[in-house]
This record gives sequence, C-alpha cells and structure tokens, in this order.
Amino acid sequence: MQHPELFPKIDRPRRLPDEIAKNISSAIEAGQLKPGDRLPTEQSLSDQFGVARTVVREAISLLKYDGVIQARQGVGAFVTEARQRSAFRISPACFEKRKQLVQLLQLRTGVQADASALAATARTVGQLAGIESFLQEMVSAIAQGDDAVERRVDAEFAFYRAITEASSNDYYVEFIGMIEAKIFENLHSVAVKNAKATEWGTAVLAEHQAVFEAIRAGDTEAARKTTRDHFERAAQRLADRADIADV
Amino acid sequence: MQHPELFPKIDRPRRLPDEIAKNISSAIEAGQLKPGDRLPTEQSLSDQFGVARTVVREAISLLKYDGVIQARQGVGAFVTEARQRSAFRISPACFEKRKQLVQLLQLRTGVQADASALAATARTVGQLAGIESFLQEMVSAIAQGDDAVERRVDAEFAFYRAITEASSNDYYVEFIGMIEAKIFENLHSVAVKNAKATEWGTAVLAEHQAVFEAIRAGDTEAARKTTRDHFERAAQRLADRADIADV
DNA sequence: ATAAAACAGATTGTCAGACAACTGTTTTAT
DNA sequence: ATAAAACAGTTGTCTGACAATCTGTTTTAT
Repeated sequence: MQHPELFPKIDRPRRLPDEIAKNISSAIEAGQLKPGDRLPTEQSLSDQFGVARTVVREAISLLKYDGVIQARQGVGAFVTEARQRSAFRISPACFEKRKQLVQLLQLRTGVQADASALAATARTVGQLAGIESFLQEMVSAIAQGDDAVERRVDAEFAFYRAITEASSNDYYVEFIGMIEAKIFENLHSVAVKNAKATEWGTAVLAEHQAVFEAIRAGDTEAARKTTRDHFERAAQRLADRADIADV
Repeated sequence: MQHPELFPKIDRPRRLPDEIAKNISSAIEAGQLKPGDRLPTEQSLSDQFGVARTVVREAISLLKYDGVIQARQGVGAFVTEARQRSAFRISPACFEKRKQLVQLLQLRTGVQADASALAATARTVGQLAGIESFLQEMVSAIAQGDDAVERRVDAEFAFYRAITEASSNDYYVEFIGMIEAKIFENLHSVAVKNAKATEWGTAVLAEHQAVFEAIRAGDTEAARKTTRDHFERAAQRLADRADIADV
C-alpha cells in the first residue's frame, strides 16, 4: 500500500436500499418515528422515495435485522423499543467528531485490557511464544527506522490480536476484531502518520513490553493495568492528531 | 407478565430470507466458502434453494450489511476476510452451550465493570441519586419477600443500566444495552427462577451496595472490582442453573 | 503488429405487476 | 346476540423484464 493518505476513500455509488435504510433509520433517531409507531406501508414508502417496492423491502429487511423495526404480515412494520437492538455496529459517523472517537477508543481500551487480563491466565506457552514474536518484530522494525513504520504498526496490531486470541474467549476476538477493523479502516493513515512523528521507540515499546511481561508472569491485574496504560496513551496520541471536528 | 416460564418462546415462522441468510452464513462459518471465494450467482442460488431471486437478494443484502460478503455489480458476490465484519451480534445459539454462555457473561462482566469504573468519576449528583433509588427499590422489594421477585430483578437491571448511563459513554450504553437485551430475552426466566431460589437478600444486596459505595466515593478501581465481583458471582449462579448443554 | 474501440456475455441492481398469506374489520347468516 | 363469512389492507413471495456494470473477445484503425 503506497501513499494511502493521498487517495482517501471515495463515496462509492451507494446502493438504493442502503440509502433508504439510512433515511428511515435517521428518521427514527431524530424522533420523527417513535418506538411503537407504525411505518408507512411499503407501497407508500416506495412512492415517497420514488423507488421500487423491492428496494424498500431490502431497506426494511436491514432494519429488521438490527432489531430496529419489526414487521407483522398483514398488519405493518413497527418501530421497536430502543432497548432491544440486536446488533452493535460502528458507523463511519463515529469518526467524525472527537467526542465520539474518544468514547469509542475508551471502550476499546477497556475491552482490550480485559482481554489481556484473561490472556494472562489462559494463554498457552505456544500462544505466549507467538505474542513474543510480534514483540520481536516490533523491535526489529524499530531498529530499521522510518522505512519500516508500516511494518511496525502492523506488528503492533498483530501483537494485541494475538493477546486477544490467547484470552480464549471468542467473543473478545470477535468484538475487538470488529472495532479494530473499523479503526483501521478509518484511522490507519493517521496511525501511521502518528507512528512516524512520535519519537518512536523506547517509550512506546516499553509499554508493550510491560504488557508482555505481565502476561508472561500470569499477573491478571498487571496485564489489565499495563494494557490500559498503553491504550489510553495511544488514544491520546491518536485523538490529538486525528483531524476531526472538535465537538 | 404472569408465569413467563410456562410459555417459553416459540419458533416463529421464519422468513425465507432469514433462513437463506443463515444457510449461507453457516456455510461460510463451516469453511465451505472461504474468504475470497465467489458465491454462486443469485440465479443459481434461487434455483438451489427453490425460492425467488428477490428472496435470495434480501438474504445477501443482510450478509452485505454485516460485511460478511461484498458484491460487485457485473462480477459477483464474494466472501470477505473474516477480519472486516462490521457488526457484532449475539445469536440465540450463544445460549445453547454452556461454554459459550460463560464466555458471553465474561465479556459482559468486563464491560460492565469498566462502565462502573467510568461512572465512578463521571457521574453527576443527579445520576448518583437515580442509581441509589434503584438500590432502595431492591431493598424494599426484598423486604416484600417472594411476591416481589420480578420487581427485584427489574430493579437490579435498572440499577446497572443507570450506572452504565452515568458513565456518559454512549457506546457503553449501546453495547451493554444490546447484550442485556439478549440475555434478558434468553435467560430472564432463569434469572427469576434463580432469584427465587437464592437465599435472596443480604449476600447479593451487599454486592450491589459495595458497587454503589465505590461509585459514590468516586473510587474507580473499587467500582471496577466490586462490579466484577458481583457479575462473576451472578454469572456463576446463572451458568450453574441454566439448563443447557454442557459443552 | 499494436493499440484502441466496439461488441457480446454474464452478473448484480432496479423496476413493475401479480398473487399468496395473514390480520383486523365489517357484513351476513342463524 | 353470536358465530361464521366475506372484505379490505398489508406484508411476503413469485415472475419476468430491463438497466448498469464488469470481463473477456473481437473488430477496427493506425
């Protein structure tokens, strides 16, 4: 990947159903449609939006999938209580405002720290070795200097992914993986830029090493704390640099 | 709600698209379709499943929504890398095997504990009062004895929801709310049965009080620890009693 | 001969209309 | 008056067609 920051993601020609779904969804968030309310009929919606009913149906099926609305054949589609959503997703909008980004990174920090804590007792020797290898990778990448920044960032991701897997809890793997992917997708270039700018090396590396030591020692609380320390600092660095609205 | 445990949830007549989506999804999980593979054409799928193409399209649109597959007009639909899923969901299958349930509750425990930790410093006095009111509600329900078990369980949920909201992090609210709803949906009757059987009262209530004290005192670490303690014990009680396969 | 342009085929995206299945209401039969 | 039957409205499914896009091939221009 070369110069990823030069060609930022473009808005692909959006699919109609996604567009419709977003429209309805934001109408619900805005309170124009409250829980319990009935949606207009599919026919009416397809008229209003000027699209075929199949498109409206796909849109609605997405919202049903997330538990935002519920449809009863012969009756209609209704907005469900806000409580019973059945999926957790991170929209691109989360990366637009600093406050949201900070909150997201806060959640990630906490979960990741827990994963480390679990890994401290659950990890096998094989997994420990795998984790250590990524630490070595980071050391070597740092020694190589600026040319290997990408490699270093990748190793960092891999390091914590290996730790997460060592927690032997599939939900942690899945959840962190999802958040990770979204952060990667939206902030990777920032992370790399950041890594280049930071007096890379000793300071940050020491944070990782502390995490590793805690996991090797099987010290649950230390693993949690060291991981939390690192990610809080990383979040700080990221949020400071990410060029987003300060709201 | 009367005797909810007497009429357990029935299998609603499933919609075709959901069924198809599940089929394809499990084919991917089973490894029959690997990342990068191309799905059969919509025409072919509709032939194989014996349904209309619109149904197949709705199914595929769900999988696209979760980032499991990606479609390119004129080319086909492809299975994406496992990394870049864009939603975290809890399927009913999670409650079928004890191991999975334990892992899920473990995740919940960790996140909830973090939320408490945040609430310890972020809560306003108003929020603190709200939290305390639910504690009072529990006390009064316990005093009332077995008749008020439902009320007590509800208050318990509300207590921790209030704490989560006091974390002033929307993602915690959303995420925990989602997990909560799923647990409620699948294990509420067990939780109630459990509450009835437990020597309700002093022991469990003391756990909640410890959490509240920590939050009142603004002690981050104590809030995390006490919350973790309670939920670990609760998970223990729940998993012991939940009548599910021991795998 | 080589490169550009046009073409053909396949596949997803959208459209239009019809009927089936279900629900709540109204009308009818007893 | 009560129960059964007809009715109208809505979601669920089916069918067939066309539009938009991509890939690979063939034709054409130079």
